[in-house]
Amino acid sequence: MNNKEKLRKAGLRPTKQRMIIADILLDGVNRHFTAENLQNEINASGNSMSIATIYNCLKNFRNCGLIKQVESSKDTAIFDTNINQHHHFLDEETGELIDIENDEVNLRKLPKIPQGYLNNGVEVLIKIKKQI
Amino acid sequence: MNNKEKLRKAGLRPTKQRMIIADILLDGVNRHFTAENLQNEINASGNSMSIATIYNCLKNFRNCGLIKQVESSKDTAIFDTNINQHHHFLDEETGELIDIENDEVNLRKLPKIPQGYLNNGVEVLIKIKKQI
DNA sequence: CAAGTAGTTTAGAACGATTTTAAAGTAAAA
DNA sequence: TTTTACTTTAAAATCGTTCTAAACTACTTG
Ligand SMILES: [Mn+2]
Ligand SMILES: [Mn+2]
Ligand SMILES: [Zn+2]
Ligand SMILES: [Zn+2]
Repeated sequence: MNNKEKLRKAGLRPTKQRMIIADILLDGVNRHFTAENLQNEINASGNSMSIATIYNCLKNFRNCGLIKQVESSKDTAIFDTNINQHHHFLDEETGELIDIENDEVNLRKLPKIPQGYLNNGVEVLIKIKKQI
Repeated sequence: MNNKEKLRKAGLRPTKQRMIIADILLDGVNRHFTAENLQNEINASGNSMSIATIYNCLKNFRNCGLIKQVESSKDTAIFDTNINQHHHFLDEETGELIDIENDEVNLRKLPKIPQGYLNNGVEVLIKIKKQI
């Protein structure tokens, strides 16, 4: 399926701007990035785009499930092109995230989900620190 | 150990402002809160404090290990008085966090820590959604 | 296709959380 | 007590993100 079809299937009009971003993000390579990172890639590709459009687009892509947003205590939002359920290593010093594929983690015991709620995904975060 | 001793042991001068905050946060009750939540509690206790001081203090407390900061994709920092290793349920709709004690989770299999790094803590996040 | 309309992009303003500034105040050391 | 280093503060600044409203574009309908 090409990017135009992916956007249509997600319910998004394939505008010029969304296609530029889809060409960068939906190439099958998993990456973690910020809005500013993406703007730099857009510029490097010979295009340019308003930062408002980039934020709009990231929010739309996220809401449609084309990308995910990572839980992070940094003050800049971090997005993830790996939309499969997976886990992360986090170097808290640098903020670097490394993917852990879902089958590399196995949970033996999980707590009971609170009354009235459904399990909507389990994420494991392994904080790591550079050896001295 | 009283709060003055806790601050001293953490390497922080027990100033009036730090004592007011310690009296609220270090009472043994586990809670998740923002800087604004804390300012409201300070006001409710009949005191008042500059928001800059509150942020300074939260950063100091966190750096000394008296409190923790939660990984969160919300745009407001969330702190946690539960400094034991533990896990969370997260209702993504409301942002509500619920503690999961460490012994309620058991990991059968963990990935190899990347070369040159040390494991610095494992956190499990269970996203939950209100049943319809 | 032509016209209509609903959705999108944009620059710039606005916003909200957090940090910085620099001056006044306080705790600990000498 | 005097000195020194650290802390608090109000206000300004910063920075990521969202809003505004006007121009633009994709899709629909005839
Ligand atoms: Mn955050
Ligand atoms: Mn922010
Ligand atoms: Zn990832
Ligand atoms: Zn907690």
